[in-house]
Amino acid sequence: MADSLQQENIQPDDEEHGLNRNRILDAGAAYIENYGLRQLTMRKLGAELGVEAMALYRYVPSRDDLMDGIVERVINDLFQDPEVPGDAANGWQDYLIRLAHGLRRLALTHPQVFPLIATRPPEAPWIRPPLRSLRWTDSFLAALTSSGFSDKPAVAAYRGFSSFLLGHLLLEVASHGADIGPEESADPSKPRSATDLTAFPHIHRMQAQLSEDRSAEEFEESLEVLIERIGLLAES
Amino acid sequence: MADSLQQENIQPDDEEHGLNRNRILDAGAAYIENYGLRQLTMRKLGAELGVEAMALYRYVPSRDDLMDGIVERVINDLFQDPEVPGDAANGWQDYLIRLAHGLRRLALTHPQVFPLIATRPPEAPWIRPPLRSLRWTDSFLAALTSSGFSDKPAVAAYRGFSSFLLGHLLLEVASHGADIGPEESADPSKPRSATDLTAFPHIHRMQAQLSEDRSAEEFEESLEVLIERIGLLAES
DNA sequence: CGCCTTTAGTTTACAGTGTAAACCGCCCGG
DNA sequence: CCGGGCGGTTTACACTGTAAACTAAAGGCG
Repeated sequence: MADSLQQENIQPDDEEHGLNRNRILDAGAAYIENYGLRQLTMRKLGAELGVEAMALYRYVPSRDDLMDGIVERVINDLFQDPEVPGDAANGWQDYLIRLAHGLRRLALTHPQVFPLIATRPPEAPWIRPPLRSLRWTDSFLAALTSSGFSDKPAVAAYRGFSSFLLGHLLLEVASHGADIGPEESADPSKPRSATDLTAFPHIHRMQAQLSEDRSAEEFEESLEVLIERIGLLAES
Repeated sequence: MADSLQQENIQPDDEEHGLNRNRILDAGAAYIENYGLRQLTMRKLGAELGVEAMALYRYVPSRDDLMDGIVERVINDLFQDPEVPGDAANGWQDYLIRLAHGLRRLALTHPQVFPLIATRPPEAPWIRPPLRSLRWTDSFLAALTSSGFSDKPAVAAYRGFSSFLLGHLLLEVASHGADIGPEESADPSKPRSATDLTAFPHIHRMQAQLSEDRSAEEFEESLEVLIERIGLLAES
């Protein structure tokens, strides 16, 4: 019974009110972002879409595939990002920088989904999170080789690049209050208990610096260093 | 006689046939390593220990705490590692190198547990996986400052170090067949389906290089570069 | 010794999970 | 008109985490 009062849809992606794989995937991503990964349940997601849990199974073979679909879909958003070029027309440095920033943007937009991107088992051993799709991997390698890299250094660059991104972004996202954990977001009953740091004098002393968020600058600097290092790889 | 002797053992670590928090934690880590994270269930773990599921709750408040306990316990194995020094007596470079190798050893010994180490929500925002304990963080900062680093560069080094380790080790462990996924380990019914790579010519061409496992060398090289970079940070 | 409290583990119970299988109403092409 | 399939629901089941009640053995202490 569809009463005229429609609950506000967070992401009116596709127009039809019927179900649809992409609608499910998007709703799943949104749900994770709002309530955390642990809360994502077939029944709850169904309810979110105004449908019974089993209805989802017509479009998604299992919960695990649902999650894989979600990460795939989120990753493919990168192709929509106008700041991320499809090839290295402006040089490989430009390509890498823009790709890295695109991924960082993506991670910060989906802080709860990102750990999923990072740790879901890859379908092939050579696609490395967070790049995570044959399409992107190929695009990356194409960009480098088209810029004069030969195969071996291109692969080396691919490895260094993904490793750097994974480490940095996972940590940035985790520090940004991305409780992978279960529940509470707005429960002020936990005053964080201010753990007793007397046993850890260095942490205690540097607490200010440790709490400071320098992720953005660190990202830029490390990325710069990485690119420089990749540049050295070019001739070999 | 045997019953009259009292076990005033200060360290009742294990050995007794009775239950015990550390026994549970170790069994949990072993179980994850053997059957995968998804299979770790209170009942199954109980069965493994010859006990009913609910018995575990006397030593562990919940499944989530069980997992936190497991990662904590695994991480603390590092303190037992004779190759990893407790301080920077032989210089901070030596300390960092040995610590990094210790962590890599740990990751490779517990490939299934490591993703857990990497992604469990940290108890404080400044402890960064995979170092992951106040004790280790403080030890790290102590080592650096005792070697003449002042606070800011020490923290910067801490960040770069953890970020590098997390990225590299997570990827190395993932590529090493660490299916975070659910089930099968010895099911040969999946012939890997040899995905059609004609649409991805670069991947297809570089497949050999991509499949090559150069983790160890990359680890050494990147670590070296990182340390060099940290050295530059020292004066500031 | 008898009794009582504590400890260590079990039993029972329940709400919630993923998903297989059967079911049902509706639209549509013949 | 009719039958078939498409899209969704109902029912069912094995399994999960965990609260609560229970039981049996082990000290402690008069």
